Amino acid sequence: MMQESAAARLRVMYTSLVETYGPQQWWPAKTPLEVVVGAYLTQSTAWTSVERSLRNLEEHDLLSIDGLRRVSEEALRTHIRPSGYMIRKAAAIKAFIAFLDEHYEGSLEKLAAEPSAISRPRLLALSGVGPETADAILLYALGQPAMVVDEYLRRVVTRHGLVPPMAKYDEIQDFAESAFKGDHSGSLAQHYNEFHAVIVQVGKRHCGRSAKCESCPLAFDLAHVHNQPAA
DNA sequence: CGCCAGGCCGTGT
DNA sequence: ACACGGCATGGC
Repeated sequence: MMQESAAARLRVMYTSLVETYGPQQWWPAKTPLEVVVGAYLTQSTAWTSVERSLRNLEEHDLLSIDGLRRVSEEALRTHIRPSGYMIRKAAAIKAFIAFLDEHYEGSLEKLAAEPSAISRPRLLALSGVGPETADAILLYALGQPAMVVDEYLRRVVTRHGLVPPMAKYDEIQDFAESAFKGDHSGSLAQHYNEFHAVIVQVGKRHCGRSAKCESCPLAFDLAHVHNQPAA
């Protein structure tokens, strides 16, 4: 009996999740800049808390490049307070605006025009930007095909035995991207966009620290794990 | 009340 | 190259 490849199984899970949850139209933001700010704020933080921070900035007309340029770092802290880590996050957001001003004339479009092979390392060099934040910005704010690997995706692919238990970010990213190789239906960025969106949806409901796999729409795939012959 | 959230960084091994 | 604790606040 030919074993279905791990990449093919992930592709089936993706199709199944899209049928379950439908098009998500991610990222939940009105503008690319709002995506960037949200990407910083949601680091290890519940999205409901991020929404309050974004609301605060919006109410003070600060949710724009010029708004963030003009606000003091101290004031920025108080506005993003609900999202936690306010000292670090305020400094990081300020650093991003300075980065944009220094290298891209304060324009996200100019940043987006640069190949991700150049922009990704530059983003990673910024304080407060790790691989997930960089890829979220690349994909959801700049429209580039970067697979976002969050904690939920890590749990899904390790618990289903698709990657080694201790797989690192780049390894999971390469694997997840491989599930879309040779796919000519729509753009890669669109698939990555929808993929991460449905992974977060299923993750929020079924992939806590302690797995709650009952009623998870991906439970069908666990048979692959349980049916493995004893080593 | 205790656990946890759509990570990242500095430090010690 | 890793593992580990700290970072801050609010939801459930």
